[in-house]
Amino acid sequence: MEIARAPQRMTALPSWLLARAAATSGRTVAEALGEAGAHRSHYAVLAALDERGPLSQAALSDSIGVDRSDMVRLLDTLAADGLLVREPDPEDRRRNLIATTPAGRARLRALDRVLATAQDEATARLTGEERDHLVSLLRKLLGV
Amino acid sequence: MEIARAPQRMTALPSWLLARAAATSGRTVAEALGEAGAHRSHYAVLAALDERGPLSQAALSDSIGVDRSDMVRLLDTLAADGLLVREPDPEDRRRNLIATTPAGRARLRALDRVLATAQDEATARLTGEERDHLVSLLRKLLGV
DNA sequence: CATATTTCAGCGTTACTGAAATGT
DNA sequence: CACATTTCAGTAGCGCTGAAATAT
Repeated sequence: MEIARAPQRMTALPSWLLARAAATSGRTVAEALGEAGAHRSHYAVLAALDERGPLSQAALSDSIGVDRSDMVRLLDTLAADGLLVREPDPEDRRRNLIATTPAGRARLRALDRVLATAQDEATARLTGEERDHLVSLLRKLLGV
Repeated sequence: MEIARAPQRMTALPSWLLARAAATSGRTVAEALGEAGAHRSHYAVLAALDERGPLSQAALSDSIGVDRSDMVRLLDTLAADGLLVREPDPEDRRRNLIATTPAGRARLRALDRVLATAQDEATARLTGEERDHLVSLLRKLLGV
């Protein structure tokens, strides 16, 4: 994945630069989370539940961009670790309501710190101002 | 892959924004190239050979970030389409020297146009200035 | 009946690992 | 002999499809 002397045509393409930047920063993040025994999707689930309260699996999927069919096993492992609970929704018994546990919220705070460090590492070549500018440009690009 | 109401924590993470921006712009590019019967790695190979002249497979791999073991099949398909030729290097018979054909160079120019349009589409939410700024920030982030 | 949700089984692609065969 | 290059076989992870089971 190390690239030496990439073609100039490609280093001018936003899509190419985005792909490479995503790959390297993603690696940094995945490694940091891996050392903490976690995974990006774990963090996403815990963050969504913390910010929005209990959600159905479908709402969770839409919120963090994990396919509904993959959400099943993801929640299995988080529930097995005691980080969340899965209960039938009394208002609509097709649904499960997913809610974090105290352990899940503590885990989220710990992963917040892991991620903050990883972001610093991933953007080490930029100044703070540049990083902020990059973030705002990306948010505009994505419409979020 | 459509994301509704992503957690605020995540929309502030450079790594998350980069991953999503890379995914969506990558989709746009892959679709445009697909309609032209091509693939990102095809373009990368043709561009590297055009800019640097004939290269060994190992040098090509290092240049564009495609694994050496995957380069074999990639070059097979491009050679089958007559876009490049693979010849033993007389100076080191372990190596193949890969060189573009006239058809390969014509193909590259056509794909240049396809990609230019796709980049415009992928960055449609940004002004020209913003796009240039994004590119320069990403180049600095990557050190390219 | 049509629709929504959860779940499962499986696919296609990408990036990678490991090792064999050939040559320096 | 140690090393480099090409090639092949196989793996892991991700995002996705399609369909079954259950409930509205």
